[in-house]
Amino acid sequence: MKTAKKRSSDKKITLVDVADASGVSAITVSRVINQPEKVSESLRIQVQKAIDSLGYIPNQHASSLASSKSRVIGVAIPSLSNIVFTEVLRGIYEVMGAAGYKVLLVDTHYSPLEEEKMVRTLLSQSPEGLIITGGDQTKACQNFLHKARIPIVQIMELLADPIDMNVGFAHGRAGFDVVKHLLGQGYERIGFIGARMDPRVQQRMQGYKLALEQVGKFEKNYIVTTPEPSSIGVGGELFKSLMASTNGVVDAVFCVNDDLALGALFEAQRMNIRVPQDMAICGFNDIEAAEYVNPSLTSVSVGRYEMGVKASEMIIRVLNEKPIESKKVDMGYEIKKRASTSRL
Amino acid sequence: MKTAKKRSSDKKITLVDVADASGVSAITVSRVINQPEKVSESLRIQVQKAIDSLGYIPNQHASSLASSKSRVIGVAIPSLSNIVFTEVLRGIYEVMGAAGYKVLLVDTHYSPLEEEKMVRTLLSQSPEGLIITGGDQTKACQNFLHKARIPIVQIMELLADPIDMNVGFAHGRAGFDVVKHLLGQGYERIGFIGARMDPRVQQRMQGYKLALEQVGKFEKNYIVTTPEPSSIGVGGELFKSLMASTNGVVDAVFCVNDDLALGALFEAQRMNIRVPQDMAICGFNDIEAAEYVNPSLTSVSVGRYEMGVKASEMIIRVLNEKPIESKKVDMGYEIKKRASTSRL
DNA sequence: TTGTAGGCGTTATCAT
DNA sequence: ATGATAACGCCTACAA
Repeated sequence: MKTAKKRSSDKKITLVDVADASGVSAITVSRVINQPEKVSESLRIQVQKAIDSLGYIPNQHASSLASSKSRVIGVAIPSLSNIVFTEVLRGIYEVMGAAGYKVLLVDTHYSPLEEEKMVRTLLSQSPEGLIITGGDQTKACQNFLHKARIPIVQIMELLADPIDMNVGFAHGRAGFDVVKHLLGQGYERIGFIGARMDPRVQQRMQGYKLALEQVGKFEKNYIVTTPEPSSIGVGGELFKSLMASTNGVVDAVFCVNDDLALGALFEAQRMNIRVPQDMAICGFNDIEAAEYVNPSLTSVSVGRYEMGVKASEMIIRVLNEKPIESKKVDMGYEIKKRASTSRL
Repeated sequence: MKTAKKRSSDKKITLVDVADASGVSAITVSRVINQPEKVSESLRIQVQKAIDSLGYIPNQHASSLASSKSRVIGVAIPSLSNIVFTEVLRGIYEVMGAAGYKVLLVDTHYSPLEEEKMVRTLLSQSPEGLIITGGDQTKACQNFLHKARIPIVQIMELLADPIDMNVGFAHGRAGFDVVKHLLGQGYERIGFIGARMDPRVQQRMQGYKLALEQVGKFEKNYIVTTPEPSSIGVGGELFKSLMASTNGVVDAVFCVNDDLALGALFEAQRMNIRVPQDMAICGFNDIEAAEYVNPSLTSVSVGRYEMGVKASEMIIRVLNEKPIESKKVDMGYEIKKRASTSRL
């Protein structure tokens, strides 16, 4: 007479419990869950009933350990508060979710050291693939990454020597093109406003500089930056200080993102500087507000969501051993020319 | 004579490999990693050296399985593209990261059924705690949640009957207060603009309705909503259609979030409707743009980041068996009265 | 179609 | 302070 029955609501239900309850072996239950087509319909229904009534939830750790398949994709981004990354994330979640992968997301706070730590964390979960931002990994981190032998996509920027795959666009060229556009509209003294100067923002600045140097119009003191994170408020502040330090001669500003640009625009309005007549303002990222604000804001549109989708699809293709067209993908960009920079 | 040595770069390095390499037993290596104080310094250094040189990364699945401690916190939010949730997330990541927890994040797309599926996914990872949005779980989902026997916090709104813990604020009262403020400023015909009417937005609308009914000024056709997600563009569209359907008699609009409000504001400007003289506009959430746009936008400020922090701290306290002040926490809100609604 | 045996990499338990 | 042994829950072989 067995007296010590487990109270149903107490212990965690396992595969074996389900097997016992439905009078089959554990492996059959496992099959019902993972390869239902390999189990006869009668048994399948019988087992499924037990699963439901017991409220069984598989233990993914045991499954991952036994099968060395985690169904986890690791993602490392530098910041959660930056809309740029959250939109990439949306793309990743959309594709990965549909493909049955969980996403383990970490925030590296723009620090390669933090990133190294976080990548270790990710790798300890045996992810089947990895999406990480940029190419500024520490040496140790690169080692781990290479050793991992899983598909890895570095996103956001184009890298000369990617660890594995790479999806991004040419930030330097985008900065260059923005300046060309401003020059084309007849603006002459073009300032630069930047915050939190990560590698991609630096590249935009280099492009800006190059374009101005080519026409002999580069002025070092037209550049105003801060290590602080970007925000509308900071954009306004930087705009004011640019105006102050240049005695207001600047007639255009390239802001490295739209938050800064909106800040500059709103501040210009308060200072009674007419945009675009007296001042052109160009942003970056083309967030929704750019199109609707008055005057509408010129900005550089980049497929953030699409970048997340693309990176995810590449990983999934590799995991399914399907060929990918190329290990490097340039997503391109487009300058949305709007009222804030059109003087012609 | 053993000839089949594993090539160092091929197989995954395990605890045993490290143990062999440093001439100790596996458990000692485990201790070096998890309870270094229990290992003599000499051994500790010796083992650590082996760990580093082999590039060993612990297998978290094996660890979780053996210890039934996953160091994972599950988080379910309805949308990744809504800034409201990403800021809550920031708070969660900040606290959980510092406490050594990984965050497994899922997106439920505002659907209880999807949420049920996602909660199963979360639970299969044996999370030590859970943070989920709102109280609209399916019956089955509630069952799982109760069975899980882990700390759970439902966030964003105040619930009458939370599953476990609850952090949020009173959306209905906030809507009510907004209307009171508008009435106090002398606005008489107050419209309502809403999109993606989730439970919290519904509550704001009920508050709006109640406040107007109390003064006999509720008009059903002053309400315009859409199931679409919120955006600036949609805000503009809804504003136009509100003006059209009411022949422009409305002299104030309460928008359920700031994106809609900005859209309404920009559209009003294009329609040459003066804000706040002819039209008051009030938003919700108090995103940064509200403060800087011209005219500045009245909005309801809520501590999103703080809500994420609070929920996380509560979970951690419970996990550490420390007492919490209360299972229910009202984060409150504040109406930021700005130019867009000040006629006095 | 179904089941048996063994192992995945780590940790808890109990010894020494 | 260190180690041996047996789980943890599931899956991959292989067998029937």
